[in-house]
Amino acid sequence: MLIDVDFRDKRPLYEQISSKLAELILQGVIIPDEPLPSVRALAVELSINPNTIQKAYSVLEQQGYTYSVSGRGSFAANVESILPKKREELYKEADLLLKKAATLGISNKELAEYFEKTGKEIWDDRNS
Amino acid sequence: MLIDVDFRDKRPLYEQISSKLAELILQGVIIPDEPLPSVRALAVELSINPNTIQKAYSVLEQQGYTYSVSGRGSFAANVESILPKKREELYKEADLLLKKAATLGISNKELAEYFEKTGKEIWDDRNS
Amino acid sequence: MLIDVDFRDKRPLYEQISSKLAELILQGVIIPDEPLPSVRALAVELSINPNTIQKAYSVLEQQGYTYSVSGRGSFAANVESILPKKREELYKEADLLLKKAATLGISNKELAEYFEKTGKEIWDDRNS
Amino acid sequence: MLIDVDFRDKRPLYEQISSKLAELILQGVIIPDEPLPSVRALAVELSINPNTIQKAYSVLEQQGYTYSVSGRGSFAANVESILPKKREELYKEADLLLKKAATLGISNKELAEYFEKTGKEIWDDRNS
DNA sequence: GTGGTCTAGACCACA
DNA sequence: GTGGTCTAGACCACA
Repeated sequence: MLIDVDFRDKRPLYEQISSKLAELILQGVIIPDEPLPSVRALAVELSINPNTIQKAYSVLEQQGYTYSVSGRGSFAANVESILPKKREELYKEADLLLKKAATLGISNKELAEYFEKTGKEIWDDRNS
Repeated sequence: MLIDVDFRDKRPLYEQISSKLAELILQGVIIPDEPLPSVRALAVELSINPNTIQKAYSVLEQQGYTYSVSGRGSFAANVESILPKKREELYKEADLLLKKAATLGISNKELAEYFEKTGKEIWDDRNS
Repeated sequence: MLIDVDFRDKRPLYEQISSKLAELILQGVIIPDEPLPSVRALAVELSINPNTIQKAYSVLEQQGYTYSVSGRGSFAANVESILPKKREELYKEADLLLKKAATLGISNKELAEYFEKTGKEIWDDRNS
Repeated sequence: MLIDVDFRDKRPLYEQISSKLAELILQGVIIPDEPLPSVRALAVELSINPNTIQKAYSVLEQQGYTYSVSGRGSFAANVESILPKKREELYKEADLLLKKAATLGISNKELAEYFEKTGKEIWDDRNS
């Protein structure tokens, strides 16, 4: 499957799972209204307790990535509605990074140049 | 003093304190070999358990921001020695940000432009 | 038909169906002694498990909105007989709303004014 | 204490608890920055599993009624920030009530009058 | 002591 | 079968 967890990762298991699924939904790997694996199925596959999967799923739903239908399962939501918010959050992260860079004596221009250069392969890779 | 903690902040108190002090040392507000406030003094000032301050200080020392002299307290280290490592870490963070941006459909170019524009004030502000 | 279900709705499907049908009967869209669609027909139309429709119908009957003739199906009941009870229930709901409003610092007078104003269009709309 | 649960209530235990605490915070019975009982303490008091209390508390935090400090406990938030949202929600409920009333042949005017009359005692009682 | 995470296992309503 | 709720019990970081 498309998900795996890393027990050495300091992030809690449920967050590893929810953020990975969120990414798959954003990328369109899981399309709107497509069902996610059932709580039990994913629990078996990852050898993780169903309660932990349940928590991951409830986080996803609360963040707008999915909607759940009791007795039927969880489904990917239309991400269009949450994209603006997520982008806003990203720019806030970018602001923090800039501040941190300034503290280390790295100017915004240096960072911008780094982004144009290094970032290119990442973007090309993902959007090819 | 120049430090304050936010109980609503999700980061643990010791980390809020250590990162704030690290910043002050990087900025030169606390200069090399300048003594940091004693554990007890800072504990009283912030109304925080001394153990928490102690932990913040040991993190700082372990990261190379300070050195301690037994019986005399903690002192700011010469940051020149750790700057390269910190800068490297920052660029790794930048890489992660780029990947995340790509997922949201934001190209490296857009981000670079944002950095040139918005970042300017932050840099000017901090280095004026 | 006049019924549709929303899988994103947190209410169970059977309840969405029964409450919608109850509304149609109250409004007189479905008149007394008029047959409701057969369980099977509605199940096919809505692409829903017949058991779910069955449950919705049994709820309706139990609440007095319909009566069933074995082998012939369900029929709309005369709503006159249940109107007083339903009205009573509504006023109880209104009491709860008032209490909740008070907690939020909204006085009964404010709410009454809101009802006179905003409620007008809804009423006119429905009873024109 | 100020909280109790009803096992015959169809609402889940965690919701009974969270909504009751939310009400106490809105009413100012629990003032901003006042600590809520610890998860364990409330669990013992209500003879309910700590996990269930934990869930109630996390719901409260997610809705903005409280903030939690790991290792210290949960505290009432300043409700000013959520009041507008809650009021908005109440007016939406009022709209639904109006629609339902219209279906039952009760006009907005009747409801408004009922509110002015019956609501008076409730309001006076709560705000005296 | 306090919240947060996780496992194991059970029961329920809904479909 | 599927999600949702709840109990019991354990371990961890933080304060």
